[in-house]
Amino acid sequence: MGRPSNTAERREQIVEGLLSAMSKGGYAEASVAEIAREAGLAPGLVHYHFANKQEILVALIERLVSGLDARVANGLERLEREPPAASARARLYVVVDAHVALGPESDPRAVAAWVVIGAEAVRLKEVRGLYTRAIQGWLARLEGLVRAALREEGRATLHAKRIAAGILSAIEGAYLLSAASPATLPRGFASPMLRRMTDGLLDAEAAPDPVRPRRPRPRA
Amino acid sequence: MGRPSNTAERREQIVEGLLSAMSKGGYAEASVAEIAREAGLAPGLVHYHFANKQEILVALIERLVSGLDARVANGLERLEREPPAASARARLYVVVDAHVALGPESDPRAVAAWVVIGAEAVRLKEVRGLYTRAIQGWLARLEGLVRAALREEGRATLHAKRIAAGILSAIEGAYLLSAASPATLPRGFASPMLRRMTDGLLDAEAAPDPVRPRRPRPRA
Amino acid sequence: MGRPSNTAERREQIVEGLLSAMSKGGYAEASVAEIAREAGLAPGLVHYHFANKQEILVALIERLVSGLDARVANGLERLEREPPAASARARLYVVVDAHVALGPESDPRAVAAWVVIGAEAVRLKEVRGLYTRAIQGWLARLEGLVRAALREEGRATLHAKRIAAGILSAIEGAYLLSAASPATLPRGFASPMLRRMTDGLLDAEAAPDPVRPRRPRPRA
Amino acid sequence: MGRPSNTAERREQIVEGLLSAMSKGGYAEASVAEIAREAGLAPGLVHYHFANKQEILVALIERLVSGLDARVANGLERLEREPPAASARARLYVVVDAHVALGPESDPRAVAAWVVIGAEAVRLKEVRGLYTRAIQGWLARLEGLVRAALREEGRATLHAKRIAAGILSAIEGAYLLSAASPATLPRGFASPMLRRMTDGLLDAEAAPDPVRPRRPRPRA
DNA sequence: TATGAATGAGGCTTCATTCAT
DNA sequence: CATGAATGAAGCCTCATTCAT
Repeated sequence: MGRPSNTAERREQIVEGLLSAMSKGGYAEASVAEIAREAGLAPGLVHYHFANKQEILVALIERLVSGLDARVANGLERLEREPPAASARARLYVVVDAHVALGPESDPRAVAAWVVIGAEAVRLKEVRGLYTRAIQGWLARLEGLVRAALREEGRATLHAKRIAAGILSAIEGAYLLSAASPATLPRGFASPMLRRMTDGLLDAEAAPDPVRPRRPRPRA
Repeated sequence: MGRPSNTAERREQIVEGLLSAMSKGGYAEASVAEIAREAGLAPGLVHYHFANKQEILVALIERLVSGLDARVANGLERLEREPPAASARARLYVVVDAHVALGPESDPRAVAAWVVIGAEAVRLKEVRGLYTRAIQGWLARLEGLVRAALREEGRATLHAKRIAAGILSAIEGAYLLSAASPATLPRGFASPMLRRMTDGLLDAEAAPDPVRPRRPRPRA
Repeated sequence: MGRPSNTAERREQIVEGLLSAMSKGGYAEASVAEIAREAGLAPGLVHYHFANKQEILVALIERLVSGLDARVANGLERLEREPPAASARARLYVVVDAHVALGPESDPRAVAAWVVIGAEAVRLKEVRGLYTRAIQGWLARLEGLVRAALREEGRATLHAKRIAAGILSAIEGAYLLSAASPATLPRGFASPMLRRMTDGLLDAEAAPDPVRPRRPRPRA
Repeated sequence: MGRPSNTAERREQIVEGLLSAMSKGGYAEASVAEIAREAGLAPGLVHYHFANKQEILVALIERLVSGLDARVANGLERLEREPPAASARARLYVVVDAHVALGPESDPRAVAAWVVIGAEAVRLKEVRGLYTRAIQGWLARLEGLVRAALREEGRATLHAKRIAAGILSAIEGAYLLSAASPATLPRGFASPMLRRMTDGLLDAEAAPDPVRPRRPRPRA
């Protein structure tokens, strides 16, 4: 008896409210009252569903990260469904594009929020932990794919970690610039730029056989 | 007669105080009292030398930007002093290294502060203006060098702007990751990674003559 | 469900708190903390019900003005209820007395506050606007009655506006003196003095027929 | 030895600075720094010549009062110099006009300042004392002239005090309205209005001989 | 669960006053 | 006398959090 709990829904609303508020005014500026207003709820309700403001931020980070991870998984799955087995490089492209799709190419609120979260990671231990875990997860996945691609193409894998770090830096940097300095970078520049950059980093690794012309790149 | 002004000195102290405070706790957390404490001054004095807190931030941004610009000019000058005329690509390396030297490779306070400033640019109009101006200036300089390098090497210059944007994204992204997720990226990874990335982006442009082997890269 | 609003009540309390505080120490001296103390509320609550201190002042002005207007309306109504139709001069007496009743003859807090408000009108645009509107309203009403009285008595109405301005000046001046220099003027002097003054100003206008003795003044 | 003191001059400058500042923003708003700026002096100098801010206000009040008194003395003196001995009523006119000349008809800064001083008298004991002394002095002088006029004209002097209070109220009220609600009263209305009012109040007193026509009023 | 008032700490800013030069 | 920096108290306002209804 009693009415069915709607906590999950309310939490979702509140997290969404923080996303909106934060993308406009940063975390400190996003007062609980403002979050409630964006969420269309009464102020007092926020602390019924969250113990404190930071918990909402944590939930938002988790939502953004898992949203991205889902998008990546989705992309990879779709790739695998099509007959010719995809090369590692192709899988890498897909992952990078999934990152960018969360980013400059899509929801500006999420991008701005993610940048603000990066700044909050500088000061809040818990946020830094979550942020680092996300970054490290992405880095590991990228590194795995880079390593696989290099191996597939018969190249040295010595710099796989650095290459992955470079790619992730460029992705995060593109977020930052598009949020903090909008209209400065050409719209839609990120995806082709990142592919070019990925190719450059991979192709710079010691090729398998210097005599024969470079092996053609696999389909994207 | 009268008392000699020491405003310049005091302002410098206060800006330094903000830098310290902000690199620890972000801008909102850096209270005026905290800034004064870091600067070793009485709280009231801060507002004698600055009209408000935002003005201190503005002064800090200007200091960081002009510090970097000076470093870049310095590096280029040193390069020009040595006999063999430097190639554009070599000049590009120098500029990128100068950016990184402000960054992950050096003063962590400044890096953290710059990341926080990026987040503040999301919400403060004046900060956004300064941030954008800095980014656009750096972008233009990078683009000029990229274009020069491509031209020198007989390549197409069509993508010069995108290449510059890619390099700058990677630089800013490296700042962000090193500040928000310290110890995640290998120390000292940024400089070689960026060089590799730069080379990859440049070399991917249509080469002058596909028959002959690629022209050797100029000295770094 | 939920909590019933008590804003109206609280606002009233706070306005009352400002009235008390201001009548003692002026507007600048009436700190928000002091207002809250006078109202018996927590300091933070003041800004829950009013956006800022000036808004409380605005509310107080509105209350004083509408209180006076109600008193005037009341007095006129009572006059009209009695059988013999009242002369315009009698109505004028009633209005002037209603002004004085808010003033020197009654609540000293309100008088002091009104004087302080006059001084604040010198510097605060919004206050000046409200003050001016009140003054102009009263002036218009007085002028209308003066004109009616003159016409009823067959006199020239040329100076109606000036006469009204004179009466209002004397009223406001009586407030000022009784608040700023208490115990200097004889208690209760204002009402008879103003009636005498009103009569003097009206009777000085060109009489209908210089031959016959002055027409007797209508009942008060 | 030593340079000649210029204290008097500096004090005058500072008082003038307060007059300017106060007529714009009231007493609380007139910061010492602002006063110094208006006076063209260094902030620190203010407290060399005045122990504290209130002392400047006191000096300003004294200056305004003695300025008015001088103007009154001047007017009376000029009146006495002309052959036909002036009537008391004529002297009364002169005094009232001298008041108004400080007021609405002349320097608006002084009028605004005087109104603000009236409000400060509500809260500052010393100011209230000075204000009251000035008011009482003026009241006494007016009462004396009113009494003389009534006696000269053979009327009852019973209400002399009230009449004087009425006249002074109207004068101060005209100041108040012209400062707090500028452009509401017709420019230059005060002087004729006050004369009319004075006449009305005097003429209303029991005339010497109801049979004979009213004795003509003496020259203005 | 929901509402909206209540609390009190803390932040930015102003400013009278003091003081070194 | 003059200058302008220095000090510290207070004021207004914001806000996370709590709580009565």
